[in-house]
Amino acid sequence: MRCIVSGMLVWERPEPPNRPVPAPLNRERIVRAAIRLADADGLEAVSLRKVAAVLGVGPMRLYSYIASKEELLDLMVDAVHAEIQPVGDGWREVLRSLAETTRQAAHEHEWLADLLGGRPQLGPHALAKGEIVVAALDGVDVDAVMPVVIAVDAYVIGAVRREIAERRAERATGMDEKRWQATLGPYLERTFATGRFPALATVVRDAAHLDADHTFRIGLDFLLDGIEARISR
Amino acid sequence: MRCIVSGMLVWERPEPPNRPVPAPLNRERIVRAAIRLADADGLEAVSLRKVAAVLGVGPMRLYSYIASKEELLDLMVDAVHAEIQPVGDGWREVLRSLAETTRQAAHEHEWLADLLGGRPQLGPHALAKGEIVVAALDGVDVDAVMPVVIAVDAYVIGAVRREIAERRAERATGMDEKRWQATLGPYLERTFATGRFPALATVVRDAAHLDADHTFRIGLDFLLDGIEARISR
DNA sequence: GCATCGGCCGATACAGTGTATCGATCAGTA
DNA sequence: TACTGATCGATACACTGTATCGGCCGATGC
Repeated sequence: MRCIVSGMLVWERPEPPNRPVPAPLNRERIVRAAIRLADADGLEAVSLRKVAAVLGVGPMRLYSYIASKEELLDLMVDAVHAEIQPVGDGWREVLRSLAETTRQAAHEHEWLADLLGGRPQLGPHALAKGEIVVAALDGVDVDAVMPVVIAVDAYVIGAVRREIAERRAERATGMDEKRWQATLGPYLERTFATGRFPALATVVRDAAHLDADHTFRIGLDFLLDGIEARISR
Repeated sequence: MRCIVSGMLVWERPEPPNRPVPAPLNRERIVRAAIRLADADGLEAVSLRKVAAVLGVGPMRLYSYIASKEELLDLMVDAVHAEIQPVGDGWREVLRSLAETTRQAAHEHEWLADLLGGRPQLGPHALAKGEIVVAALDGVDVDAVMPVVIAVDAYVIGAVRREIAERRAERATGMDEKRWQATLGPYLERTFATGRFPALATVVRDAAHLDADHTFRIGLDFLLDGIEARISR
C-alpha cells in the first residue's frame, strides 16, 4: 500500500496546482520572451527574473541555455538580424536596403539602438545578412568590400542611435512635439542668448529643419556617393 | 557646564576620527572621480556608492549635485567633450579633425563608446565643439550644414563603437592577438566550413586585413568625398 | 526488487545596485 | 534663550546577476 502518503487517501489529497506541463524550454522561447519584454518596456525591463517569470520558471533555469545575461542580449540582437533582409539590384541598392531595413528594425525594437555596435555580431543571422551584402558586392575589388560594408554599418549604427536617443528625449518631456519644443526650446534659447555659440544659433534658427527620414537618407547618400566614386575608379 | 557629554571629561573622550575637512564637494570633483573609476575599470565600475566612497562621502550626498545617475553620465560625457577641440583650415579638415579627435578621446576613455549616441549631447562643452565645427562650415549652404555635421557624427559614433567592441572582444579572449585568432578563428573556420557563407568566407580569407586606423580613415574618406561632391555642386 | 550512487536542478543566498524616506541636526529668527 | 524651518545623510527598499549546494530523481550494480 505504498500509494498512501502522509496518512491521506487520494480522495482527500488535493491535486497538485495546475502546472500545464513544466514549460518546455528552449533558447528561442527564452529569446522571444525577452524581446517581448524589451519591446514593451525597454531594455532595462529585461531581467533574468522577469524573463523566467513570463515563462513560468525559476530564474536559474535559464542558465541551462545561456551562460550570462550578455549572451541573452546577443541572442536577442541576432534574432532581430533575422528580420533584416537587404534586397535590391546592384551593390548600391543592397547597401541602401541594408541601411533602411536596419533602421526600420530599430524603430520596431527601440532597444536595438542600445545594443547596436556594443558587441561583435557573429550570430548565424548576422552572418547570413553579411553574406547577402557581401555577395551583392561581388563585382567590387575584393580588398574594398570589407571597408565599404564596415563604413555603411558604422554610419547606420551611429545614425540610428542618434535618432532613437532624440526620439526618447522628446517622449520624456511629454509625448508630443509641442511640449518638447517648450522644454528644450527655452533651454537652447537661453543658451544661445548668451552669445557664446553664434554660428550654431544662426544655423539652428535659419536653416530648414529636416525630419528624421530625410536626415538619415541624406547622410546615407553622402556615404554611398563617396563609396561609388572610389569604387568605380 | 554644558561641555561635558555622557559623563566623560574631555580628557577621557577620544578625539573624533581624522576627517580632514568634510570634503568640499562640487560637480567637477564628482565627475572627475567618476571618470577616474571608469577609465580604470570600465563603466560598470561607476556606481554612486563607489564614487561617493572615493570622495569620502555618503552616497546620498551626491544627490545634492545631480538628480540621477544618468545625469552623472551626461556630465562625464560633456567633460570629455571639453578635450575634443577640432582644428584645421577649411570644413573638410575640421570635420576630419572632429572625427579623429573624437576617436582618440574614445581610445583614452573606452567607456565613451558605451555612451556615445546614447543621449542627446546638449552640455556646454558639446555645444562649444558644435560651434567650432559649424563655424568652420560657414562657406556652405546654411541648409546643408546640419545634415553634414549629423552625418559625420553618426559615422564617428558607429565606427568608434564597432572598434571598441572589437578591441574588447580581443582582450576578453586573452589579451593578445594570437589567442584571439586562436579562439575566434576556429569558430569562423568551422562556420565557414559549413558552406553557408561562401562570399563572406572568400572575402575574409582572400582580402587584405586593414588595421583599425586605416579602416576608420577609409570610411571617413568615403563620407567626406560624398559630402564634398554634393556641397560644391 | 532493492540499495546505492551520480548528476542535475533550482531554491536560497550574497553582494551589489539606484534612490525614497524621514529622523536628527543645525542655522536663523523672535 | 526657545522655537522653527530647512538640510543632510543614514537607513531601508526593491531589485539586480549569479554562486552555491542541498535534495531529488534516474540509472546502475547486486
